[in-house]
Amino acid sequence: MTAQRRVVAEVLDGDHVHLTADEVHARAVAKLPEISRATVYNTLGELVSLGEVLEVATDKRAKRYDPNAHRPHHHLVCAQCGAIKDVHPTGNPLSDLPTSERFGYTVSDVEVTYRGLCPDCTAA
Amino acid sequence: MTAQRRVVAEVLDGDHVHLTADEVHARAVAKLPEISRATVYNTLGELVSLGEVLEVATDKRAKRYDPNAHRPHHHLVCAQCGAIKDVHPTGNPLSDLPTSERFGYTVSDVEVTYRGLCPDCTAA
DNA sequence: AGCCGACACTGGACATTGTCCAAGTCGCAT
DNA sequence: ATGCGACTTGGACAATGTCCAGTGTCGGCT
Ligand SMILES: [Mn+2]
Ligand SMILES: [Mn+2]
Ligand SMILES: [Zn+2]
Ligand SMILES: [Zn+2]
Repeated sequence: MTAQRRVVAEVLDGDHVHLTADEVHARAVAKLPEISRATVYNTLGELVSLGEVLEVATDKRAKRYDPNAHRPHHHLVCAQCGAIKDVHPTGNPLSDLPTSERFGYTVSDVEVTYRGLCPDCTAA
Repeated sequence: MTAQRRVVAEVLDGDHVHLTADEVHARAVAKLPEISRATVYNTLGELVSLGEVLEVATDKRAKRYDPNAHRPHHHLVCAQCGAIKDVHPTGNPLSDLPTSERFGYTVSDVEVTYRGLCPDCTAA
């Protein structure tokens, strides 16, 4: 556990946290000015390999890093400002995919992304 | 309708087609050798604006372009080789998201991505 | 304490994907 | 044929991510 890794872990602490690598780097630099981009990428990659952090692709730009890896969940994304919330829908979408729609695949996982407008963007 | 746009439209014809912009460009060049990347991007952008083609983000690399824009559907992706199928699950995942899990958002859309192994990758 | 080796970190080069722009080209109406 | 406007082109640039060689750090050994 180096100072750099500790800072990355600190930046990723909290609920509904879904930062891009560059956002992690910017916040890490605020705490440890000379931390490099490469170290942030390396540390994020290690955390993902360890299963401590998830990569999520809620937008078509950068990957986002999600420290909420221990409880399965899905995402609710504001189409306007990008704000992301963790959500826990009821039911199991896997059971909604009939065998005839599986094309012989062995289906093991499902990601659900809800899109809409957050309260701020709805008001504006 | 120019020769360039016709070629892009031809490349995007078919079922279960989900090509990246570079793949579209490569196939377009095979039919019209001097078509430029910029024109492919421009044409794809116009088709998306017209609602004729969808952008899908099934992987965390490039956007993919999907000519199946007229019937709502979701995607089944092979985690190994990336093969993508269009699927039509039963039920409506929107109804699985209770008000208490909406954080005040106005939810209007949901994307579902199933992941697993295709028949070829299951065998291998 | 001083040395050594393993590992981590750094800065920068490079790759991929996508956007933007100035200039050239093309097709169509006149 | 001419002129105009739209389209296309090639390249510069931006954003994201990967890779590598060199440097730094730290614990363990003598
Ligand atoms: Mn999350
Ligand atoms: Mn599709
Ligand atoms: Zn918003
Ligand atoms: Zn496969």
